[in-house]
Amino acid sequence: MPTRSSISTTSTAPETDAATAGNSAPPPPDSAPAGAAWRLDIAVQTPAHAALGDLLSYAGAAPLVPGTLVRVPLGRREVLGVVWNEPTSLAGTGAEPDMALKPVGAALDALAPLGEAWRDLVAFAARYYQRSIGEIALAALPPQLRDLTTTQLARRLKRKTTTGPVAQTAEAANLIALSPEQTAALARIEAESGTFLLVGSTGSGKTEVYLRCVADLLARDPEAQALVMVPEINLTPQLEARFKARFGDEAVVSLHSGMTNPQRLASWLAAHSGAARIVLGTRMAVFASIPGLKLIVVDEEHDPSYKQQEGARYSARDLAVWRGQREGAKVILGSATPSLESWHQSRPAEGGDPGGRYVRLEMPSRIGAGELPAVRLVDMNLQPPKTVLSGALLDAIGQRIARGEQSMIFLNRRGYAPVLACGDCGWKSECPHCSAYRVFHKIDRTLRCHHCGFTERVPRACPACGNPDIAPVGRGTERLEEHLGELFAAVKRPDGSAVRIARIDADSTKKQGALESQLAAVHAGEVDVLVGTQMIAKGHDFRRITLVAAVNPDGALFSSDFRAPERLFSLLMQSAGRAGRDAAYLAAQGATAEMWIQTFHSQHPLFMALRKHDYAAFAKQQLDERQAAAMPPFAFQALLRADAREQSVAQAFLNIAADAAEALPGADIVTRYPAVPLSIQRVANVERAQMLIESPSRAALQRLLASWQPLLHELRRTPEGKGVIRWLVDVDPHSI
DNA sequence: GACTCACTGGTC
DNA sequence: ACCAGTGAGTCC
Repeated sequence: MPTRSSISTTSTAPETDAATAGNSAPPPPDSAPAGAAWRLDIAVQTPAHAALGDLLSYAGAAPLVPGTLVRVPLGRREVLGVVWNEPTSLAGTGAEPDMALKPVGAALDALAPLGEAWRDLVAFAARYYQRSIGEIALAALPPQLRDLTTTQLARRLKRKTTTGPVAQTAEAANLIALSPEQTAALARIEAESGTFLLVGSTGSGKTEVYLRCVADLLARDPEAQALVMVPEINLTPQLEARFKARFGDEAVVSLHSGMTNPQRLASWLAAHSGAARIVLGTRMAVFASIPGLKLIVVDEEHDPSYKQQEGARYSARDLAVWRGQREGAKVILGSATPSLESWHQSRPAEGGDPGGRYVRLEMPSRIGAGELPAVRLVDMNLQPPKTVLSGALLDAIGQRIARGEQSMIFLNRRGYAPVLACGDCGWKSECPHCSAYRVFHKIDRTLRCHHCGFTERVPRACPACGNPDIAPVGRGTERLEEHLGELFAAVKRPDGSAVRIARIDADSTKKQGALESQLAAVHAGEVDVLVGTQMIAKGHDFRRITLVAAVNPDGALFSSDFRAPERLFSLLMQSAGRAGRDAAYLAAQGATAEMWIQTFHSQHPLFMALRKHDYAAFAKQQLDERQAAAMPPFAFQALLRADAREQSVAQAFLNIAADAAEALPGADIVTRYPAVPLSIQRVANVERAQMLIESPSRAALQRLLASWQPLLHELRRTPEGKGVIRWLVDVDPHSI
């Protein structure tokens, strides 16, 4: 079928429209026109799932350069694709009658082709995470590129082409002196190449080190660009403000999924053209086209958000390290509590061990901030049963209120109560579609499933037995907020007014800009006690908070997920870092910052290490355990997951797949565990099962996964694979 | 993965 | 008659 191939005046597709055909009939559908002398291998958005090749072949009249964006017909649609390989000439060979190639459509040749380094990154990510090149490549491009014509694109490109030296801002002209630790870290980053792990406690001035590195780089090399990543969209505005103040508005662009399509396109084009010297963003930014890339910063590198949890399950931090190596760019991984992988990778040489590949740089001191808060452990075994907030903690919060200071209480569970239950018949608020309870949200009187979204009004009486007396079990942030309101109802602030309690979690911040305004209220001192989920633990710099409390963190201590303690430790350290950020304020108040933890296991080594703010001790203990049990980073893992209507079908698929893998290369040093249900077995009426695959050799694991893929496609077509809705591979999974 | 198509069952 | 929803099949 002749397609709309003439949107570009520089189209490389031959004119096939009947209007131009004159006496010649249009060519038969789906065949290469006579003028097409080149075979082009093109990446389009097809998943590895589809039993299609990675790249699709098209016919072209001209040998398009690899990296060129083109429109191509795919079925009855026209889609965007990327020319991937050097074109193959069809002229003269006379061969290739086996397949009639469709002609390529218009090339977006107003745009510089995507570079080889970018294509290498995409190809590596596709291979490593077992996806198709096209899926990764197209997901990395701004969505709007798909539906812009060449002329529209040319117009966009004309708009902004200002490149050159970055403006000298007022801030850049008046820098304060660095601390000795910052100076030393900076000097080593300047002097050496490779990947650096910058370990600095909250308030140690890591961001200033990033800023100086970027400044030095941009001053030294007029073409150079830097990529700076943060884990969450929430953190990009303040980072952007900081970088723009230092380098001017023109030099900085952001890339994250919260932006509108036109904004994303503009940022992407600025990065691709080199006009933007600094690209800030979330994990997706690791795939941005940045031709002059010389420096990558991954802030809070331990944060789980760097791991994409759907589609292509890549780790932006790991890809950043790979990309840095490939492009000869320095990589700075920054954290107060590094991932155990990065910490291990930065171990110094010792005895026969040559040490890790990263350079470890430590900045233990806090600048302009008080001492790290004193950690107080409350043994809940000594409290009356069902105590929510211990008397000592309440007293401590009360004292802060009396002094006009702020407290922050932290509970990782939103809603009013995680379960609603009937005392008579034992009914519980199960979700009819998931193997989970629906959470009671008192504010709008709903039961909401946090997994599938299923929401209903709270029933007036027990749906099973009619008993009107159904009660919430356990507590979430809403209930804690309410409870605090009651406890402090009689307490007055220094000026005699009532205590102000606020809550920040995913529910309170759903509306656009709600988080910003709520944070602003805390900053302005309009809140005395702040309740929230881990959302409030990250990044935000509250100057007047002098007490942070974790009410119920024990769950993670004995979780079946071996990474749970690591996550808890970093979360608590990060939360502790929220307290006492302003030394001058503390001194003026005569106050000390405190971190309170209520626990039934006050002797647990995790808390012992936390009390001393001793990340190294915690990491050593965890790494010893991991080594003894042959777990990451001493082994490499992948998950094979299958979804089906029936749990047995999903498990059977995995187990048959495991048997089939027996004969594959590498199978002898790759352990395949039996298929098990996921911890939340059923979501939205889909049963989910997974199989852990583990090996001491990353290469062997990779080899096995790669050769497994075609078997899995085949298996799905057999009777055993019939009921499988989908299957997927997660390489280096975060939670198992 | 994104799409189309054929088919289903519910509704005005 | 007209849909939303769903499952199967296709894509060079």
